[in-house]
Amino acid sequence: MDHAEKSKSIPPIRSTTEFARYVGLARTTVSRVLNGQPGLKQKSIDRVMKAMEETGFTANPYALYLKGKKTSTVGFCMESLLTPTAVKKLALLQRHLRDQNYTSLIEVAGPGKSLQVTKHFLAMRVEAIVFIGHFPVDEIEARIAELTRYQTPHVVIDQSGLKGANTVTLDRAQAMHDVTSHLLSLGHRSFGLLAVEGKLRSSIDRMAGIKAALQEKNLDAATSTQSLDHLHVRENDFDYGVALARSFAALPKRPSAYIALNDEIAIGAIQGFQSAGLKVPEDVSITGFNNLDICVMTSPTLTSVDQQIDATIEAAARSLLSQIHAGKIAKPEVKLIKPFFIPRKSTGRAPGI
Amino acid sequence: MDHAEKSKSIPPIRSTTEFARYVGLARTTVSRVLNGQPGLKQKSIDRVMKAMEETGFTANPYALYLKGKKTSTVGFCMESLLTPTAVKKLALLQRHLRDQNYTSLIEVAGPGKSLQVTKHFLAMRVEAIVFIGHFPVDEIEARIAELTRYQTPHVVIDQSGLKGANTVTLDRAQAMHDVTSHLLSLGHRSFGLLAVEGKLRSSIDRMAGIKAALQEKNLDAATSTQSLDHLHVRENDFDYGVALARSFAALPKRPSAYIALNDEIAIGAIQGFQSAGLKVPEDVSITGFNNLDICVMTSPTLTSVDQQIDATIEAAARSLLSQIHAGKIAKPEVKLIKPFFIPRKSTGRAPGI
DNA sequence: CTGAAAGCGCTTACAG
DNA sequence: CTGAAAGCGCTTACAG
Repeated sequence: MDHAEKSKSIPPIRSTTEFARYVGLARTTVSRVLNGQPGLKQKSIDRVMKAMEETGFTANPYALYLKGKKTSTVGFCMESLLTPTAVKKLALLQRHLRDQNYTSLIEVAGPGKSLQVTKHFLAMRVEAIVFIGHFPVDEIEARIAELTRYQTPHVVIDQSGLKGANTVTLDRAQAMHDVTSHLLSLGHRSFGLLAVEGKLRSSIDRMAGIKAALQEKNLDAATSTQSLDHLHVRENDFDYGVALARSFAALPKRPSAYIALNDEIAIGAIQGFQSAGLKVPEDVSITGFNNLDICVMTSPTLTSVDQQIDATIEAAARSLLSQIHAGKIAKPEVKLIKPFFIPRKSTGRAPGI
Repeated sequence: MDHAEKSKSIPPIRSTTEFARYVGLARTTVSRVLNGQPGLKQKSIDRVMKAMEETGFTANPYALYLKGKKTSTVGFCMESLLTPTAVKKLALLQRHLRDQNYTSLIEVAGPGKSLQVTKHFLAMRVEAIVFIGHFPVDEIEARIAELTRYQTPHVVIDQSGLKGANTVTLDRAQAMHDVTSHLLSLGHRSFGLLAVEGKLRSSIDRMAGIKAALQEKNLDAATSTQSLDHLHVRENDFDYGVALARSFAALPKRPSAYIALNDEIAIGAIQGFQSAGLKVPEDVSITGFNNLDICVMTSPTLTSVDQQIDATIEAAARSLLSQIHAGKIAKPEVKLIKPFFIPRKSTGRAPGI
């Protein structure tokens, strides 16, 4: 191969047969070089390497998938790519798996679409499926049942309490316990709940944590907490937070501390209270959830809870790889991740203390 | 198949041969049903459909990739998954392609890693590669050259001015022209630039837009703009914005309007100025860039520029699909997207006007 | 509608 | 190190 030839257009090489002819070695020999097998002359290896550089040839991996080789592919079924924390989990787990030579297929499944997505993944012979986000319980439990039936490993990140599922979830009860204890230690005894209540498992877990912390101070949730969620429609979180705060501000007797479902609602609440003439944290304390970047961009900065995404992904990756290597579906495993509470300037001593 | 059998474990069916035996029809017939070919008895179709439901069997797509069938796979090479706008582009384009039955491979390539990623994609026989984000120019131009050599379609989103590349980019010059004209119309004649200047193509495009707008009012950029970027190290955008604003606030004679590279820096600047005792927009006006959700969460709300991501992705998808269908690499195409300027409360009349 | 056959690209024994 | 062969799962002519 002289230089003139190299710089010209590339011979379209589509198979090891053609490639072996180009290299001038037997197909078998070339295949062995490609797979790094021992007992080959250095000269042959060099010739193959040089030819690969010249032509860009790589063996077609799909041929091996017919012979039972694993696809080394993992499917990510995302509820949404618009949630920053979910995307961060995706990014970290994808990198983890890439380091282990897995290829990632990624798809977003809105409500009712998870069947289509998992079917596609199974058709692509993925070795495992990861779910990130919050899916309708019936729907995801049906997916889990199918995967278990087909002996396909899986892990669900974020959503707990699913029948038969391997899950990795933040310990939301612990998180809310930390938040509530912090507010209690600042002297607060009445609490406004901003979008915290609900029928979903995650809401129930959260309330359990709040109640447990209250109980330690002999407080009763029914009398010491209050929610005005029913007064407004939740269209986007920030505006919902603003609206809830204004409604609380208008009450003759209002709680001194507010626990929000997430940072966006909390930031909305800060603005809602401020626009009603109240000072944060002098008049009201507010807590967020997720420890987004924006927590330090508000004034005051926002007290929040970090999800410990690294630990979550670590656990998910470990679960996934061990399931894949086991080659057999084991008893479902539920892993809880400890949250990390971060006090900032949006929480302070209760007024009059 | 009676009910008792259905609820038991599934016969592990791995091929059309086994599946045809299970169905009780010829392999050829089953294959024709699977591919929706005409001239089949409804009864055969029903039997195959029923068996698919029972067993979950789908034909192994990889067998066809050997026979020259297109893989219908597209690779996404992401600079980062931590940039919200980049992720939104990914999400939208992935959905577009999914609707056309393409499978998406997604990988993040930090600096120096793009070769590894594209090699993997090419080994997986992708039909096209999408780049989203800002890569080192030399590096991405080398990737584009390789892809052109191998006749693999591509599109680069966000990064313009690349040799031989198909690109879809926001018209940053137009965007900055809009921003600057807005500020000029409010009476501002001196401008602070927050991280806008730089050697990258995108910075040069931005500056061109600012200069053009100034020229229309017979203003000279050298005398009417000022940058203090050199005084601080940019570690994270928000803190950088805070620091820059404080430095400007300390000047004896400071510009009345500030143009920030992005929303995070602008929000930092708002806080920096406010903490220095200045009012926004009464004392200083500030503009952001990207129109992130947080623009409406600040007080005052932030004047910004929307990237028109939908239009961008529309154009990228069209380019990609037309390249794939053409089956031949054509002359590189450069597409500019018109921005959408959104005035909010962070900009107001120049002081003393 | 059935059945037998070809062939995609690959690796791996097997025999030189 | 070479060469011929087998076989993975699939679809598509081809002949009934």
